[in-house]
Amino acid sequence: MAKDQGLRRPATVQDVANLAEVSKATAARALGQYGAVSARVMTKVTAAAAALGYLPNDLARTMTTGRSGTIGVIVGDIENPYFGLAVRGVSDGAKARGFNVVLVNSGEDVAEEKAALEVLVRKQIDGFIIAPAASGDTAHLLNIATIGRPVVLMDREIPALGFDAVVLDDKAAAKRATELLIAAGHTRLSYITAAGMKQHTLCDATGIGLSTVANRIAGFSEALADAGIPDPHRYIRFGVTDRQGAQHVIADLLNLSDRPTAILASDSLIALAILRTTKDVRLIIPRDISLISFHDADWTSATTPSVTVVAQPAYDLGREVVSMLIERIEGLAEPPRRRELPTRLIERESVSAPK
Amino acid sequence: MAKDQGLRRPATVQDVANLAEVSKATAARALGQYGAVSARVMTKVTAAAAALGYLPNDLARTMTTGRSGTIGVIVGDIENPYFGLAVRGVSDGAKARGFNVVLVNSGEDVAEEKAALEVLVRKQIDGFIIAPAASGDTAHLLNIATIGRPVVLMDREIPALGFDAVVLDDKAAAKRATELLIAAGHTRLSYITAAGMKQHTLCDATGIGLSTVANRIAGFSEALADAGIPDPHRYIRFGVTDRQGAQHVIADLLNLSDRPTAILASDSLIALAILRTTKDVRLIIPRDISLISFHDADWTSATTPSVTVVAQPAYDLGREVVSMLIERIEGLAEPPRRRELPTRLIERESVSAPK
DNA sequence: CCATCGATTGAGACCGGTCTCAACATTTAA
DNA sequence: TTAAATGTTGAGACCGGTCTCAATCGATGG
Repeated sequence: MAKDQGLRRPATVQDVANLAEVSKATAARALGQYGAVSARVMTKVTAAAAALGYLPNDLARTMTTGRSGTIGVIVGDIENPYFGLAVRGVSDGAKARGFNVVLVNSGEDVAEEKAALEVLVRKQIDGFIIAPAASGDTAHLLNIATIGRPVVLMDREIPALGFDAVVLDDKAAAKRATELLIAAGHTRLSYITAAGMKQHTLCDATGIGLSTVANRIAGFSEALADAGIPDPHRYIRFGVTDRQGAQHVIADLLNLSDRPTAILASDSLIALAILRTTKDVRLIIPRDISLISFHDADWTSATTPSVTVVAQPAYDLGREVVSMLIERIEGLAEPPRRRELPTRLIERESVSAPK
Repeated sequence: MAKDQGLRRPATVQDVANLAEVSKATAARALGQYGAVSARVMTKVTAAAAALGYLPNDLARTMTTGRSGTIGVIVGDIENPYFGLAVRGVSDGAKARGFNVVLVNSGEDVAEEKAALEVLVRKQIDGFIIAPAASGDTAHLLNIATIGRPVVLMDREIPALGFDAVVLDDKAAAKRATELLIAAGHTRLSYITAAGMKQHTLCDATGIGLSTVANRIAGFSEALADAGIPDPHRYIRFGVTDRQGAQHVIADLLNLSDRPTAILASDSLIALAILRTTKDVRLIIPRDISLISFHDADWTSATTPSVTVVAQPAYDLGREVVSMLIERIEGLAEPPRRRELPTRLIERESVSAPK
């Protein structure tokens, strides 16, 4: 056998066919396990393929079959552990059913989301899983549907679009957490969220860009209203996205003369910023301020104090989403489905009565 | 205009050509910005493309050009914040140069790594960025090279393969950190790492699967040797991968009658497990035990005590790796290059003198 | 012994782009 | 005014698979 370790053109079906002394069509049938092939030919072709180190070209296959076996996932921020976990759920579920995953970060930006979507469409992706950056500007999402590729929304829903969606029980979760704080005796409660809005404070509740945020604020407000606490929106803060901004907004909040005595954080990144800032201004949790965070990030149980959290089944969310998407890809034609997953409040050490 | 919002076959170059009343070849030239096209035709074709909502089929393009504009990244665990950040560096760098990224998790398993590699090859990826799961079983990595697609190793190197690699100064980092602990007065020092080996303790230093681990242990041991501390391998622990195992190994270590008084953790996940376990067994950091962790994870500065860390330029690592890979993709033919990025010790509150 | 049927096989079109090459148009130079 | 050069365009092959369809093979049955 000649030494041919050098760079050689990858083997094609034709090469295998030649070596096995059959036609290209027959070799393709044997390699692609479709059509009928005699046992003798099968072994010959298999041997030839092995000898040449043949690997099929998935692009060529997709070209004719129209199916890429790949699903696209667009998330705002994979570094957010919540989405990180959800994405792993998606990956695992996809892998189990023979699909691959392409992941794109949108940076919570609609323009980038649109660009990402376009890239994926051009790559002939079979279907999409999207945690949309905003529920306002959605023309690009509708376009996808027109092309005939299924979309399932993850974590955030936009009912008007008529897509399948898997979400969490955000309103109930927020209400439950808020009630826990109220039960501890708090009356000055704050909710801090990363998600959109130009300004940081709430003027009117309309035009909230994300279903999750809207729902949580609804639950938060409802709990306050039930307890007869006035002006529920007073300590709500928006758009706390980057680390800089977070420190700022939180510091401002904590410097108020009648500062809140309890904070509900919309994700673990915000909770972290709160931890850092309270440390800076020498406030102690939970003595000076109580904290509950959305998402049971791994560090929340290891800190002192450990933090009380709304545990979200992020991994299951991912599994569920991908399984719904694959059903659609395989032809399911039902009206849009909506699934809501329950969260669970885990009480730890970061909540106590106000001073 | 007729209502045709329904599912319609996506427009092709041929469709655009028909509408613009030019040949397919001309339309393709206009759309793909290659060859020469008159201004008049250009506008006609552009208009037709817009009218039809034409989006090119990247697979077809790759089919003939042989370039997919996509690079594949294979990492052991994206949920490890260190790799998460590195991957973001890769993504950003790739996007800036017009490349897309496909990310695959290997779960630090060689078989999965091999499978992932195969999938990517079949998708005609232009090049690979790999943090190899082991430096022993590497036949599959060599195969890739034979196919003629460039590979750059990230974080972990395997010189024998002759690939480009970007790594950190692990040995120096470990030595520096260890010296800090020794300077504080510690003589019973432990190093705990997630990476491979069946057993948890070290018999002989040969056969350590990962360059990072080997280098760090070398630095760690050298510092101990320089200080005249005997039996440097005594408190070294391996294979602390899952959360369960971590708690176990660490608890065992802390229950030793002559337990170590200082621990160097190989990543932030391990540091977290240490935090959790010390909390469980009611040891206080740094009073009872000092801690230094590799990777400046975001939470390490927010905890009480904040933790002293070896800050790794993970994002820059990703940027550097992707830029080297793209150079190769674009034809650079030089002998394998190796780049080493410096780390930085950030002193915080988790180190003090032993009791 | 020949017709019939199902199982295999090969030839060639096709997917949607790119690219080569020849034909034609328009200038420019002589 | 004509030859040469440059600019544009169209026809058709090609990438590496899949798939349709007709041809061939062997076996079965009358």
